[in-house]
Amino acid sequence: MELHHVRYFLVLCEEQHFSKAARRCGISQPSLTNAIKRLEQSIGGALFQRRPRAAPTQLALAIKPDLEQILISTELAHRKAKRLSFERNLD
Amino acid sequence: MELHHVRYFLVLCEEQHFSKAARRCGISQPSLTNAIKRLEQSIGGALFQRRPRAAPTQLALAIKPDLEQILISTELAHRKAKRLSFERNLD
DNA sequence: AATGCTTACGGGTCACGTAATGATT
DNA sequence: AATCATTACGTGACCCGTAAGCATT
Repeated sequence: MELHHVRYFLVLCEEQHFSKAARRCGISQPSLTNAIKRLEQSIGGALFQRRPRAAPTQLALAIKPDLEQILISTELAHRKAKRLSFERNLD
Repeated sequence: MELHHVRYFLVLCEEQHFSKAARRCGISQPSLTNAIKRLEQSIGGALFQRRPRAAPTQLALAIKPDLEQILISTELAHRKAKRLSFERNLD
């Protein structure tokens, strides 16, 4: 499980549509399919139904809040690190 | 910034020694050097002094607690996901 | 036929190991 | 010389896009 997978997962949860989610992620639809497949393999279970919609499974809904929190924390930490780094480089 | 980088970073913070940290991470010393270099590039600043020891910089110490929390949260979420997936597969 | 997801394939990047080099003690 | 980190180089995995295939409506 890597962070870019988590990003794609959360967008797809919102869109419930591979094409639209891929567009929002800035990647192609097949790439998103592959990324989600890898995440599902890493976890060992399906995260989305495919038909008729890309609806999150119960498993996906259960872990979604945790992954949202992780992504937010990561973005904050990265931003903080870059800011501190920038400030230190002024000395 | 990806999660395996974060893992390596935290181990190196503890060991303050590339060889030992690499061994604990299960990778070679040159691979650890590369991984840390990438993380430093992603952030924009040095995370470790190299001589005489691989001592964490102030920047590294400042973000270490955040990254520890992220890693713990990630491991918990992944474990939870695998457990739920396993239980569902019994149905 | 149209829409939507998956599979197939080729190219670039990154992770990794081994070997060689550089720097410090 | 010994120790420790970096650089060089080759291999394999992964991410990505385009194109083709399959399924549902």
